[in-house]
Order: sequence, then C-alpha cells, then structure tokens
Amino acid sequence: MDIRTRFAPSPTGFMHVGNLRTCLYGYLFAKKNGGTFVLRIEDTDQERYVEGAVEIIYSTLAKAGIEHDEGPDKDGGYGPYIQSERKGMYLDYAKDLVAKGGAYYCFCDKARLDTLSNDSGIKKYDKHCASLSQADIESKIKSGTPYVIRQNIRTEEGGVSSYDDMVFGTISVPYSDMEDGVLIKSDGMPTYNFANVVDDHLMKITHVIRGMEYLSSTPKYNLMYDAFGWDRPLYMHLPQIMKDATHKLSKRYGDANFEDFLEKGYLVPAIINYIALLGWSPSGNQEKMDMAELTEAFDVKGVSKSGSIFDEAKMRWLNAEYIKEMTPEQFAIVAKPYFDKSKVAGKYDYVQLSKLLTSRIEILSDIASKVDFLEEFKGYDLALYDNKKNKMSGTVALEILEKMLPLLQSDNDWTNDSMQVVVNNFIEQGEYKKGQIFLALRVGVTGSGMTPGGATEMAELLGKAESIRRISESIERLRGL
RNA sequence: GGCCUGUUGGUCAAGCGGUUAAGACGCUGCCCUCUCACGGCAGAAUCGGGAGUUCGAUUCUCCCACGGGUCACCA
Repeated sequence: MDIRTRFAPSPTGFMHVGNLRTCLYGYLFAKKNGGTFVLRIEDTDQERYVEGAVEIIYSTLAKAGIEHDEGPDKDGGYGPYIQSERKGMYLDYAKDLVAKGGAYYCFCDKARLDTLSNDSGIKKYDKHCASLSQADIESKIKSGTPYVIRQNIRTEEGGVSSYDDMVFGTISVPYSDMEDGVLIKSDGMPTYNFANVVDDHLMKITHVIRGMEYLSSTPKYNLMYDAFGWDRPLYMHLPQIMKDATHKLSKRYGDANFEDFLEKGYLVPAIINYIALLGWSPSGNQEKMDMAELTEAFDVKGVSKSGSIFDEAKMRWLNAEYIKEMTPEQFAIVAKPYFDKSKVAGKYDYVQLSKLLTSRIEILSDIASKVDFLEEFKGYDLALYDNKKNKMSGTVALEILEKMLPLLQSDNDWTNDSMQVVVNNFIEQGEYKKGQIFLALRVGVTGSGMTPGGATEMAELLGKAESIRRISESIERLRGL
C-alpha cells in the first residue's frame, strides 16, 4: 500500500510550533516509508481567515526543509488542494450520505436548538428531524426552509465505535455519547468534520496524523467512513506541547511561533531537531539529528502519549551544538544581521569575530551582548585589575603595561601568534607571573573582565593602532590612581 | 458535569514482571585554562496515592487524586 499522509493547516496566522511538529511527523512518517506527503489548506472558515497566512504556511515549510509532494502548488492528481476550491463537491457527498442513511436533513432553527440545553448547560441535538417523513422533507426544502445536514448516529442500535490509534491504542466511544453533528451548514458549506473525512478519502490519505484534540471525535468520523462504505484510514494522534504543567503552548503567548524563534536567532535545523524530540524519542541515544537522520530514525513506537513541556533551555543547547560545528565563514553569514544590529556593526571583520563566537554563543541574539564591550572601552572600572589569586592590582598592572607597551609597538605583524611570542618572551624574564601579564593586557586593551577570547586574540581583533591607543589610555588612567 | 485520555528526577525521556531505574538538558563540584566559553570527569535529583494479581511490581488489574482534551452551523 502506498502510504499517504497530509498536513492540513488552517490559514489563521503564524505557524505555531505545535502545528509544525504535527507537520514534521507527517512528513517524517511518509518519507520514512517511501510515501507521499500532501499539503492541503483548510480555509472553509472565512471568519478566521487571516490575510497572508497561506504564504506563511508555504514559507515555513520551505524554510523548515519540509517539502510536500502534493499541494496547491504541486498537483498530484487529487486536487484541488485548497478546501474553498472544493466547496462545490461536499453537498453532493452529503446527499449521498443521506441516501445511505448516514445523515439527514435538519430544519430546526436556533430558537429550538437553544431549548435543548440540559441541566448542566450542555446541549445535545435530540434527533428531532431524523424522523421526518420524506414528504415533509421535500416540502420544506421546496418552500425554502433553511436546513443543515446532520450526521446520523444510529444510537437506537446501541453499540460502540472503536478504532486502534497508532499511539494511544484502542479508543472506544459509545454511540450514545455522540451527537448528530452538522455536516453541511445552512450556507451549504461543509463543516471541518465533514470536509476532512471527504477530503482525506478522496486524497487517499492512509494515515491521519494530527493533534490529540481529535482523539475522542475520531470514532464519529469513522462512522462516516463506514456509512459511505469507505475504508477507514489509520490514525496517529499526537500529545500536546505544553507551556507548563497545566497550560498548553498557545498562540496567545506569542512566543511559540516558528518565525519568532528564527528571529531570536535559532537555526532552522536546531528548531526542527528540538521539536522532533518533543513527544518522540529515538531508540538510540543520539539526540542531535538532521532531517535525513530524523527521517531514518522516526518510528511511531517512540511517540509518547503524554504532553511535553517546551523547554527552551534545551533548544538553546541544541542550537549551540549546531553553531559549534559551523565554520567561522558559515557563522558570519547567518550572524551578519545580528552583528549589524550591534555596536560593532561594520567596524570589525565578522569572520574574525565569528572565530571567537561559535563556541560562546547559543543563539544569534546573544551576539550583541558578547561583542558590544569592544566599543565600550571608555571609563571601565579599574578594579578589574584586582585579583587576589594572582596578587594583582592596578599598581602591578601599570608596571606591566608600561614595560609591555614598547615591546608591543615593535611587533609589526600584530597577529595572535606574533603577540604570543612577544608576551612569552616577557614572561620568560620572570619578573611577573603569566596570569598577571595576561590579565593586565586583557583588561588594558578591552576594559572588560570577561572577554570572548584571550588578551592577544582581542588585541588582534582591535588592530594595532587601536590596541596601542587603548593601552596608552589605560596607563594614563592607572597613573591617576 | 458526561465522555476520551495522561501521570518515571526541575525539563525531555528509556523502560515493557526480577535493572545499581538508561541517556540528554539544566544544576553543583573538580580538571583544563590569561578571563569567558569549549572540552573532560564526577555528583545531587525520579516511578502521584491506595488496593489487588504474583515468589516478586515502575511495568498487569481496579479504585482514587491530580492534569489535559472534547462536548459549535471553528478548525
């Protein structure tokens, strides 16, 4: 059997990571099994439609590296792939279902429906119109009475609708607990429940992979497949991604969108890798995996039943892992926008900076805080020279800097290596300890207690002229102590 | 409230009747080291509760508690 999965988002805004994960699993499952991954846009709800949301769906998939085999832009023979373009067909299917006894016309108006609430305020349709005579139905339709088409759950037969979910196992819901839901709205449009079943069948979807909010309504959908005489698909329901123990990650928090993470400086492979691990665990111990590895490793057996809390700290770690394996040149390219926004914008060689940053940055937006000090030399705290362990103080630093200045001035290469030679020669004179010398130099040149690299690396970065100028300035300030 | 469903360290999780209850993130300490990182090593920390079944339960059954989902002419 040719496996076909689909991702069927509604164009209602940004791509939430929960949706992305559902999409990812559908993609991985299809690719793992040599199947087809279909993209279908479910835009039957005009009220929730958001301008530009469809473009976001395309761009997200493209950026994420999830390539669909069929979709609105890739006809595979099962189109159209946009639900609103399919709207003409649903009514006929609904009528067919009525003919087969799986649905019926309902003419109840809102006023009557409102009277159906039970003691706890929960209403359930009472099948009032299920028993209408054929003549009644025809005359009401002829007279233009608005109607909907409802699913006909054969509650009178008793029974239970069950199916085997790929992750949750057997799910059973008694007919008596189901309601005759609306399939076709009074405007002739299908509801999600109906369109979904019809579309999945027509598109020959074999495995329906979606969030677990559909877990308990799936038996109802299966009854529709049965009534149509269609084969039921297999289902893989996914646990939720939570913000904390009691709240699921939602769009309301605004920080759970794929785009937001990109802006914060997360790398696409890291985001994909992390969300793949949320709710699924590979059989081995390897956690860092690219798309190809994920595809190879993906297995329903590893999908968990319980919801998982989104842990940004772990995603940061993964992101850092991806950054660490980049070359300075590669890093400089993705980091450029962040360098440009920092105080060092345009003043330093980004590749040089990148050499120091790849092992010290977790996400790209950390860049500014790591490099801004380069431009914040003036007025630094002279107490930075104090260090008990090295018996260091401003006084000793002054001596060291005064003696080092001429030595450094004679170094014309001004590379990390050349300066190492100069400094090592000075160390060998035995007058000061290595730690004291480097501390004096590092602070004297950077004005910072913590730098992303050693003293000579920083000096190389700043350039000879600027470094000498700064050392001189530091000497002046230290003399004033 | 009815129905569906879940519950292993702070977090992600492995486990599938007998284990010293993996691994990862985070955290703490040590080593490396001119600071910061990286890297290496070590450590603390977990089976929601109660009944059963069993020679033996984290694993099986039931009940309870606590979460989550669902109950629209939204998807």
